[in-house]
Amino acid sequence: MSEETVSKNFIELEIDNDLSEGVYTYVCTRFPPEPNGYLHIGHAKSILLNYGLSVKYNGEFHLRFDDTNPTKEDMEFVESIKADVLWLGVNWKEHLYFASDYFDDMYNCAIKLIKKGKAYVCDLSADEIRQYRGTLKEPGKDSPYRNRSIEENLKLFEDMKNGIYADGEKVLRAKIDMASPNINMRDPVIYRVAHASHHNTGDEWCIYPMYDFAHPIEDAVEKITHSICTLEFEDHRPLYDWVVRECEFDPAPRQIEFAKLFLTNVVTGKRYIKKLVQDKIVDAWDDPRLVSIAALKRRGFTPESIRNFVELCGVSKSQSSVNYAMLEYCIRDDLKLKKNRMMAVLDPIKLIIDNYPEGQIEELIVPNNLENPELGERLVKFSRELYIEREDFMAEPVKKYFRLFVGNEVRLMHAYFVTCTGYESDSNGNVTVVHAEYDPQTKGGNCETRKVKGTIHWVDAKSAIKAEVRLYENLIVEEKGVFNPADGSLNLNPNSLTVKKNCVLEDNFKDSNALDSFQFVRNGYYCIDSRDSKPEALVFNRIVSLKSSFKL
RNA sequence: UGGGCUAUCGCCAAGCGGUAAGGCACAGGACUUUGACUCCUGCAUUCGAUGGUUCGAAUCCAUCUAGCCCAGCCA
Repeated sequence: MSEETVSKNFIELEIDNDLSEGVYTYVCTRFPPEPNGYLHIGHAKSILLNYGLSVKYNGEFHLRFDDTNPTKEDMEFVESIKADVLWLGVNWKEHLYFASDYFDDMYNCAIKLIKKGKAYVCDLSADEIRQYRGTLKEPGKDSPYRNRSIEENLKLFEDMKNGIYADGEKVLRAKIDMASPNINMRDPVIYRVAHASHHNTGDEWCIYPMYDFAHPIEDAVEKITHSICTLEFEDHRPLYDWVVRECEFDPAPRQIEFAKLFLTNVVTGKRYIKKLVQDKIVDAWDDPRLVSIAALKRRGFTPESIRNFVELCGVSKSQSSVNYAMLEYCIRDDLKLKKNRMMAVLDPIKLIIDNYPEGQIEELIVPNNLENPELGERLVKFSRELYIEREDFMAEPVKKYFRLFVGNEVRLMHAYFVTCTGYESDSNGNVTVVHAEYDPQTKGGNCETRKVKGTIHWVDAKSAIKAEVRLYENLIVEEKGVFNPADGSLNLNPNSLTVKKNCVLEDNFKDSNALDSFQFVRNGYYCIDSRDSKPEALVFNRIVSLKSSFKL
């Protein structure tokens, strides 16, 4: 039996090592979003990585909302995040937690630190603290309040908790080392006063723990073994370890960092997306031009395609930007055998088959997906007048063009061979109608005696459904970034959205579901918009365009 | 001489001292009821640079260079 040797990523190697050395006897991971926005493709990597690890090592996975800052968080986001995580196929079972549920634990840890002489209440203002902190190259200096007695600190901290002080008047700081080359270790603030109502704990607290203090405690309380986060927290790891050690947690969770997922030509990053939504550059968090999970879902991406994409990207510590083409490949790959390939015409022009009996309507049996017979067949109406794609006819054909032009025979997909006999045009020279004659012997598009080079799609004119199709290009063209650093202006692609309103579809779309996509070559994959579709005129989003080796 | 991290094909990414996996993209060709898909074929004598150790180095050592992150009472 040949074993498939999929190489392990560096995190898996670390976990293997921890397990074999007996540091841990089990594996428990977590995804800890702050509920202050919608999840995007970058979060998908973190979610899938953490969850995947728990599955591979037969361990557990927790979904935990890191809600330690009441001024930035909202329940709306909690629900959207849960929905998106679920959609990705991640099951947290009973392990749904809120950091705010541990406020008592955190408070007790703070007391413990004070009693050990490892934390003190500081009266310096935010500004003063910054000045005392020093700079990247110069050490900081001790706060004048650094050596208060344990008793005084205990009293002061209790007063902070009891609401004696206003926001910003006092903070609790860890007593570490103001001269540390790592700025995070220069007596970091671990508790601040904030008279704000919390979405979970209401007005119970007026002091809230800072991330650096709260996060290790959250992990430790939940007995997380491997706390996996992104690279920018690398400098925080000594502080993370300090908190775990000084609060005397056992077993101690271990933080491991990996590189964030960046995609070329799109906007990643919660705060950028937030700005685009706030400035009304896009309609909402699920605008299909975005790469939020909600947007990808609305546009027709499948959870499988996202999972596969993340898998393909890999995990490492080098900052990188994945080519957008890789994402497109993943959705194409996932859809091509799974979805029906129904017909639609984006830029219709009429085709009249002059030798087809007037008034006759045939119902042709056509396969839903030629490459996957399991998808079955459907009936498609065919009659004398059809719509075809404007680009599938040329009055004066260029070299190597093998679709319709006068005298040329092509196949109407799954229907008949037709030969072009002529065309009509208006006073401006625009082609309005194309004429053709069909060969009744070629029904179903089969013919044993001759071949055609071109096959084109079509829609029966009388029964056609009208539709609006939105074509999306990437929101940004330049890889440099969303914002122009020179003047702060947005660096956006003006052609990121094109709406085509006069498209026609075969009538089978009446019975389609929101996430049914269709495909036709030379155009791409499309999906019914799960949000905006209305029965009278369906709205489609293009998921991804296909490449074409023939350019007019 | 602040600290931390990273560097392998256009883009991701394996590799862990024994002579450069794979995927995306790209380019040819075959096939084809959509110029798609599928299938073949090609695509790093070289691993940021320079020295050194070694029979042997992308892998070890030294120096240098480039990029990313850190001075929130955000996470």
